[in-house]
Amino acid sequence: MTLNAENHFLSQLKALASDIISEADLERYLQVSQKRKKPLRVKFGIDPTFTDVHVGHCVPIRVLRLFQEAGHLPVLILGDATARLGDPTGRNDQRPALSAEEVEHNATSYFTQIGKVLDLSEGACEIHRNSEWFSGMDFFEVLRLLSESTVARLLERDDFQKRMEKKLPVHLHEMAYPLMQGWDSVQVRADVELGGNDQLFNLHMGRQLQERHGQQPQVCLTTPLLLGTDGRKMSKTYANHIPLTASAKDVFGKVMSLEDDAMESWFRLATSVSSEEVRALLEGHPREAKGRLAQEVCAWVHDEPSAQAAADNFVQQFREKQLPTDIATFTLEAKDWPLPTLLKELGLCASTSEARRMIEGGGVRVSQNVCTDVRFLLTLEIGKEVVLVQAGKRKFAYVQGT
RNA sequence: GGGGAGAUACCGAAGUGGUCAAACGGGACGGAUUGUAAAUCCGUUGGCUCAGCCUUCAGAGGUUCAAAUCCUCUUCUCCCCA
Repeated sequence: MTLNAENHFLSQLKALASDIISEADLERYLQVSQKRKKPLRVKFGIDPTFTDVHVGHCVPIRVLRLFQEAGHLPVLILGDATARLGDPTGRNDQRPALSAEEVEHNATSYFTQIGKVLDLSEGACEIHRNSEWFSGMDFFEVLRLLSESTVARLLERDDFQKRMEKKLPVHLHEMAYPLMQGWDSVQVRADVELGGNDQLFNLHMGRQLQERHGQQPQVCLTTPLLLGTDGRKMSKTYANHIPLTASAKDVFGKVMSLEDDAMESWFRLATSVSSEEVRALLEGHPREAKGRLAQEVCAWVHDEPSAQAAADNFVQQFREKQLPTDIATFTLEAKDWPLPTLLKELGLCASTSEARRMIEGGGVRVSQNVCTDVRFLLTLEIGKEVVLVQAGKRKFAYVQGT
């Protein structure tokens, strides 16, 4: 890498980072790596506790890709050992411990999703499960690991402190969590570890453990958390996340529902649009700016053509109030259907009660006409034309009798 | 081991015998409006064969005409003392 390219790489990293511990180390490691023609080992860990990887997780993954493109080696840690403990992070409900099968299932789904953003092929990256080293540990080895830190040190963790203040439970095994994560770093001899900025404490632990075990301490690089559709941090528990599995249309729509104020950080963290261009966009019409943002994110999660299609579709459906082009057709028994039952049957509403409320609120249309009669009967006959049923602005279905 | 406090709907949080399917806030959904599934305003927010009925306030019993509310036991959490 030339000096210029290296500077460019560094500034790209810095643009995405919220903390780099420490920049000096990072620069030094990069130089050494180049001199010895030895790629840096860049660690990123995820626990397969649920199936959806969302756009928020992807900020560190984007950084990881930057490293990969610069010739370094991503080292992915799948926290299958940690996941099976059932870590009740930050909440007082006990997440049920996952079975080996569930972990396996989630892991597969994770890699398919991450594969969209990162090159996971042989040689391009390294993948480990932390059960590789944790499942063989006996109790005394566990104790030895626990002895590597102190209660006071662990209690410094922001998340623990907040929960203590709020008088929420902090379980003992959670205290072991940072140590386990740190131990991963020792095992894979990480040069750099990435994570969201809520991970800083855990990343520090890796540094500490590595030094205690005679390794050079990893650089900790954290990224800001992407905000969800409601302005809080993106998290599945807030249901404000954009899953990577969401359809192009959905990704587009969800980005469009971000608050205007969130656009700047989204552009920076989730797209590669240059800062000059972002500035220009933000000075222009917010709708256009957000449309561009949505298209960028969409193209990144899916691809260019589907992003374009989603954009066109959005304009047609919401600005020009046209019908979407991909309305599914359902075939139901030919008879008189009470409207609420029909809406539930078509999956447009979760329950007949919800359907009733929506009907009363004027959110339901049959053949383009608003229907506020809860007792409306829709007659389906064999061979008759399909009927368009709409619930809210986003849910449509065609029905016909059989 | 001793003492005290607590567990409420998606989340947070009121409610301490009937007027409670349960205030309020957030989220979500719907409507109006628009610049977009932004913002703002209004409405809805357990289920059903829906003017009625059924199941909910950690779990199991009990008292009562009537319990989220009172009693007993169980489970879990927090705080103080040891």
